[in-house]
Amino acid sequence: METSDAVAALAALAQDNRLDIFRLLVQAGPKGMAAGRVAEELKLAPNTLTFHFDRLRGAGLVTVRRDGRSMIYAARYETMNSLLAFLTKNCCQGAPCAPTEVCKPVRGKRPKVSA
Amino acid sequence: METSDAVAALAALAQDNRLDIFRLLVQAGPKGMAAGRVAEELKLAPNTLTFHFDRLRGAGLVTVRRDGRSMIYAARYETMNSLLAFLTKNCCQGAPCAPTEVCKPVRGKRPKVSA
DNA sequence: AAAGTATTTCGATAGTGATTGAAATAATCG
DNA sequence: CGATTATTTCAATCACTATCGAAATACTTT
Repeated sequence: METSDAVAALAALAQDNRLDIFRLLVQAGPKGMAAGRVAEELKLAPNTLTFHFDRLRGAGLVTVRRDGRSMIYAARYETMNSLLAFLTKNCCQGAPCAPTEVCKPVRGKRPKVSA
Repeated sequence: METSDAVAALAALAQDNRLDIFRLLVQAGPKGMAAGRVAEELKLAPNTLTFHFDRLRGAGLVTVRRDGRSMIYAARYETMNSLLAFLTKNCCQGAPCAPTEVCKPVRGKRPKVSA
């Protein structure tokens, strides 16, 4: 990941509503969520929501697909992980700095661990 | 970490110069770096740099201390790690999603592990 | 104390960003 | 097709952000 991509991703996440949206999608998992349901959940105007989805999508943080009349948005975990990796690159040159567990699959749930 | 803190941290990092500054400090380690040296390294006007340092400091991402005429800025790894943890909370409900190693101390360097 | 170095403060400006209301497009249903 | 539902597009507005130049503050050296 390049600096400009990282800035784009960070900027996309650096906004109350968008951070909420993204986290909602992250928790919704790969199946994603209809735009309307996100709007309902977060009480956002549909046009405002589109605006934010566009930004998230522009940063590569979400994907969309159409399902009937609904647009289904889903988080792109890959971009998320690239961002985290970028931020901590060359971190803490031997300094005391607690390691953190990132994006660890839920234990005991045994999902389809492809890839 | 709360949503508002996360947004603040993300916003602080969501800017080319600031991201560069922060990463420079992250790589500089706990000793930090004089403002002037950062300015030199990144070719930024001193007042512009102060503006960005203020934002990073406001988000809790850096600390300052004076040393003679110089101001020494240093990254706060703790905030960084809290942010990463926040972003990946409840991530990937059993979905395939690669775990990432974050902020891992350099192996074999055995630094002074004070506090 | 005066001169020099390091950084911050202040005021102005140009560019972005988020939100809103109204209208348009897309898909489904009767 | 006409009506309904789901979402997007467009235009306008207000707020905020980054950068710049000039001046101020803080500390050091002589």
